[in-house]
Amino acid sequence: MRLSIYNTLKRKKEIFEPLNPPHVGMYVCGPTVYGDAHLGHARSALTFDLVFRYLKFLGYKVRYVRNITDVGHLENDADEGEDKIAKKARLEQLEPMEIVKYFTDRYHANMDALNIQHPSIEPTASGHIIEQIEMVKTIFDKGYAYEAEGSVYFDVDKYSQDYDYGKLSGRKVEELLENTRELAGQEEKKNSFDFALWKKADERHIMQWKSPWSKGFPGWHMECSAMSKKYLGETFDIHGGGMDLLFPHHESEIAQSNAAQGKDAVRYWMHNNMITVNGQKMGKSLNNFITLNEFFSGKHEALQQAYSPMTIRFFLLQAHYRSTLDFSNEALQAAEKGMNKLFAAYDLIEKLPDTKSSSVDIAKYRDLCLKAMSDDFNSPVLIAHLFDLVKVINQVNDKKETLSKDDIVTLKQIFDDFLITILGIKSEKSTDNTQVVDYLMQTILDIRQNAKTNKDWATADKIRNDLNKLNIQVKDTKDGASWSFR
RNA sequence: GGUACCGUGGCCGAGUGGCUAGGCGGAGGUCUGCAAAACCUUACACAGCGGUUCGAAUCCGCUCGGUACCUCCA
Repeated sequence: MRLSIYNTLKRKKEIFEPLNPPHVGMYVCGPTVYGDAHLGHARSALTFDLVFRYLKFLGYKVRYVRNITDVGHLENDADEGEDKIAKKARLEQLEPMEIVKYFTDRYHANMDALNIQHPSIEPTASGHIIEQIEMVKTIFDKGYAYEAEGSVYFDVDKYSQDYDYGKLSGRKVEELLENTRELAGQEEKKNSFDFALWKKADERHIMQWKSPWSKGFPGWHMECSAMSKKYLGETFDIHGGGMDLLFPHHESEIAQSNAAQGKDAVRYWMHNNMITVNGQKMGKSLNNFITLNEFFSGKHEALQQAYSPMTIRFFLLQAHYRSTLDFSNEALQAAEKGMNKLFAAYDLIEKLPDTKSSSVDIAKYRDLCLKAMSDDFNSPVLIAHLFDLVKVINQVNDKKETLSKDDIVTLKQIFDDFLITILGIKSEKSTDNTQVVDYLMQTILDIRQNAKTNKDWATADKIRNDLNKLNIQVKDTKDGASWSFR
């Protein structure tokens, strides 16, 4: 089965064919570390975690690069702008690198909680100033940039005579000229849509480096171009990021690469859609975002309860990465319940009774799951197939359907591959002291059974209710009681 | 204003020409001391109006409504 990927550049799905199989190079725009990660950051990281996991599952050797932006971009494009990290550092009276370290650590902790695998390389912008300066020089030497007052700007007008500026976002240079708003401090630029490759810093700007043009800092599109080239080469397979980065960030990256090397760097552009709150984008500028730590603790006025990392992960995976996803407590609670149901069935697989023959075609589900994932990483359809299997598992358990020993093994393998390995959903139950807990529970349930035999309902119900408070669910069946963590 | 996109049942959310998506919630039933879980049955849908077609949620046009990007933002 061939993998197809929606390529933003072509606005359609394309069969994925890596440049140098079995190797795949993937670059994803990571966070600017000046605040806690919110649900939107999780979606981006998770989208490409899914891509990373599935490509590896298909046998590719993936080099996944996700950057940490620690230089800070200007709050606006005007000369007097201050970068966000520097501003935070000033307000907190800390070194910029203390801010960077603090939020990088917190970002990593959040991503680990969400069971997001680490990228192969996680380069920082501040660690690649030399590479960025080199690339600016190259662009300058090729005539696609100009210097003004110590800053270097990309000459979009010149570039668009030789290349197609706007091919990713569908914009046209003439229209940009008419529509771009006038901002203060842009007198240095030839045109309002030109963007900075290097920016001269004033004295109070804390983060600055020497360059041929001035003491300053790189423009905000440079790091991705320079670092992807360093680690993935001039041309690589996949570049990902949030849809809000499409323009101008990714459009400018394309321009920089073409200007520097005369050819495109990226073969497949992938963009995840936004999380919305009441239909509106969740974002820093709108100040309507909920951080991941707030979700995990439930401490936010918009949250009715705490939501575990796996609930968040499952919730996000229930929507396709290219659709907007609306946040609500109701939707999150539905996801939580659905996931628990999925896990209850998963735990049941190994206890299923086997028979000589099967009444259900299990093998076809494996193909259906592969088909879903190979169709532009369609995790919601994959999850729907897994829920169909949940029904099968429960029916076999109720002896309404039958499965052979081999098919039970296949079934287990499907869940291990697709739920655990590819979707990356893992059980959040504590697995400590399992044997002891099993023994204790058996004892307690025996006592309860005695009470039930004696029609001592008060004791039987007290045991059940008290266990409920510990999130232990008691299930009475014909063959006696069983239990599970909720 | 320009560019891109979206409008699916109570909620979330798949589906790009014909076959039940799925989850949560609702209703009825089986099981049960009761409950839960599970199982069975079931109701509720494709923004509106035209067009193409044997056939459209799916293609085309118009209308209405919404979102994102165009200043940093996943």
